[in-house]
Amino acid sequence: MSLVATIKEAAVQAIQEKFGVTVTTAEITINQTKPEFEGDYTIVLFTLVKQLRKAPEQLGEELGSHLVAAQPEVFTAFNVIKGFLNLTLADARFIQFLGENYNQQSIGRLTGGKKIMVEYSSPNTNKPLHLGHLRNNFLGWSVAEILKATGNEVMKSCIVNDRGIHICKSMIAWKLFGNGETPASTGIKGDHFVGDYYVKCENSIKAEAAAIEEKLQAGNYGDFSEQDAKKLAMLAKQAETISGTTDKDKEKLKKIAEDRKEIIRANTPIMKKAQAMLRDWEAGKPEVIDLWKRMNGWVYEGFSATYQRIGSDFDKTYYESETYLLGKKFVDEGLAKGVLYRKDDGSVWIDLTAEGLDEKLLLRKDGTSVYITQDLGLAQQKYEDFPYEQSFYVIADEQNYHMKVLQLILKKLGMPYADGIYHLSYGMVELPTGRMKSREGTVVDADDLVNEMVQQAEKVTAEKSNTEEFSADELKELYETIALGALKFFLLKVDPKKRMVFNPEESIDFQGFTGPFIQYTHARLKSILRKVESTGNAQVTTGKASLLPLEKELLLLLEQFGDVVQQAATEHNPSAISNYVYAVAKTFNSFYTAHSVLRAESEEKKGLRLHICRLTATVIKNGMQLLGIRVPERM
RNA sequence: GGUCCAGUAGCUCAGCUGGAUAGAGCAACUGCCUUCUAAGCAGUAGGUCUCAGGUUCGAAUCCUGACUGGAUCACCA
Repeated sequence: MSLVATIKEAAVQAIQEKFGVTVTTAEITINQTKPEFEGDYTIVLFTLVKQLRKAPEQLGEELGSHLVAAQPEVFTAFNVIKGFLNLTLADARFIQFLGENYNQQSIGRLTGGKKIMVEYSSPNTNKPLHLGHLRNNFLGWSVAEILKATGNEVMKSCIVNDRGIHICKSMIAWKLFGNGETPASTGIKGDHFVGDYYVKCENSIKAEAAAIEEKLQAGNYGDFSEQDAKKLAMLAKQAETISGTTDKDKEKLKKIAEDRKEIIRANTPIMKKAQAMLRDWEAGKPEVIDLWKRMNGWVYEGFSATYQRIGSDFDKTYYESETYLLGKKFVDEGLAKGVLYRKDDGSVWIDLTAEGLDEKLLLRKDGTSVYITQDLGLAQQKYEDFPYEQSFYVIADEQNYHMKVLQLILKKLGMPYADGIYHLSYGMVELPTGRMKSREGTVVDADDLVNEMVQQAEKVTAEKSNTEEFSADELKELYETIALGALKFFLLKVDPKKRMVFNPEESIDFQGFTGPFIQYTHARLKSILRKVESTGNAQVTTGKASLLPLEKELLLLLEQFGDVVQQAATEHNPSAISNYVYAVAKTFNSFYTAHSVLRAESEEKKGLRLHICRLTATVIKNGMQLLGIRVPERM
C-alpha cells in the first residue's frame, strides 16, 4: 500500500476512534507538504470541519496527536498551521520501503486485468511518416505499455490505409514518369520513393489545373462535364453576390474558391487517370493490383525500417484493403432494425440530430461505402479478433467528431463493445507558421528529423563526454539512444490533448527538462554502482541511519512511483510519467551534489545511499521504459 | 452559425478530482569542476493565471458570459 493510502486509512481510523464519526478515504485530502513548512504529507482539515463540527485548529491538534500516539512507527511529529495538519513521517518507514524495494525490478501496481486494444500509428501508404506520426506512435506505444504495467492484457494494433485515391496518385505518377525506377535502382528508401511520386502527381495536378484555369478565364469550359461546368458557373455567380469585406464574407469567398479549386483539380487529366486506376483497382484488374502490391511493398519496407528504429511494434496489423467492405453488413442490419434509413436516391443515412449531431451518410447511392462505414466494420472485426473491454483509438483531435459519430452509431446498433471505445485524442504538432500540410510540402519528415537528432547527439557527446571507453558500435548506439530519448521525451512531456508547436529552426534541447538530462542522471547513478561493485563492496546494510532532508525527499518521491503509473494509466497520459521521472532525476542531482555516496560519513550512510541509488536507477529506468526511452549505462 | 478544445513568466510547458506565498525548463544575470560524469548544482530576476461576473471559509482549478486562437459540422480518408 502506498504511503498516501496508509495515511488516509490511519486518518479514517483515527477519526472513527477519536470522534466516533465514519468518513471514507475519498473524503481525506492529502498533499505533499510545501517545502516552507515542516512535514512530509499534509491533511487538509477544512474538508472535515463541517462533518466533525470542530474548528480546524482544534481538529488538527486532536487528530495529529492521536495519529502520533496511535502509530508512532509511522508518524513522528505534527504541526497545525491554519487549516493544515502537517505530518512528519518516521525515517524508519522510508528505510523500510527502501529495504523492500531497492532490489526490485519493478514497483508498479497490478490493478487492471482488462483486455484492451490500442490502435495507433495508422499510416497511409502514399508517403513516409512525419512528425505528427511520431507523436502518435510514441503516444500509442507508451499508453499501451502503461496499461500493461498496470496489469491489463493489451493488444497493439495498426490499421494501414493501403488503398484509395492517395496511393493511386503515386501509382499513376510512377507509371507516367518513373521509367522503371525502383528504390533499389535509386537507393532511395521505399516509403520516400513512393512519397516522391505522390509529390510529382500533386505537382502535375497543380500545373494542369493552372492550364485549365487559364482556359476558364477565356470562357472555355471544354475540360468539364456538363454537370461540373454548371457547378462552376453557380459558384461564380455566388461569388459575385458576395461583395462585402467582412470576415464572414471573406470566409464564404474562401470556401467558394476552395470548392472551385477542387472541381478543377478533379478534372485535370492526371487526376482522371488516377480515378480510373482506383476503379480498376476495385474491379481487381490484375496489372493495377500488381503495381499496387509492388509499390505498397516498397512502402512497407521503408515503414518497417522506421518502426524498428523508433521502437514501434504491433501485435496485429489490419489493412484497409481487407476491411473496407466489412461495414456494409452493418448497413443491412441497421436498415432492418430501423436505425438507418434509405433516401430516394438509394443512399443510406443515420439521423443523429436528436443527439445534437447531424445526419450522416453511410452508403453512397452507388452502394459504395465511406470512411465511417469502413470504421464500423473494422470495429466489429477487432472485437471478434480480441474481445476487448476497452478499445483505444490513438487519432488526432481533428477526428473528434468522426469518433463521436462512430461510437454513437455502434451504440444505436446495439453493439456490446460500443461503450468500451475510447478516442485517445491528441493535438496536432504545428510549425510556427501553422499546420503541416503534405500537399504543400511543409511536413517535417520523421526519418530526416531522427537523423538530425542523431547528428546533434553526436556533436554534443563529442563536446561533453569522454568517449574513449566506447567502441564505434557502442557510440553509434549511444547516439541513437540519446537522439530518440530527446525526441520522444520532447513529444511525450506535453499533455497529449494539447496542441504543440515544433520549431525546426531550434534544435530540441538536451538540457533541463529533457530526455538526455534524465539519461545522464541514470548514467551517473550507474557509474557509482559500477565503482562499488567492482571493488566487491556491494554488500551493505542500511542500519538505522537517520535521513537527511535530501535523502528523505528522494525516498518520498520514489515511493510515489506506483501511484504515478496508476495515475498515468487512469488518465491515459504518459506526460504524468515524464513529469515524475524528471522530478526524480532533478532531486537526485541535488542529492548527488550535496552528499557523496562512495565517501559517505559512515559505512551505514554509504549503505543507505547505495540503496537509494539502486532504487533511483530502477525507477528512472522503468519510468523511461514506459515512455519507450532507453537509458544508457554511461554517456 | 452549431458543436468541441485551448488561453498560466519573453518562449515552451507543469499545476486543473477546489487548499498554504502559482512551479519547471529555455533565454538573461551571479557563483560552483584538485571532490562519485558540470548533458550537473546553488542562486538572482521575470506573473493582472485572457477579461468580467458567480459559487465557496478558500478559485489558475468549478459555473455563466465575453474576447482570442484552433478543430470540426464532406457522397475525402
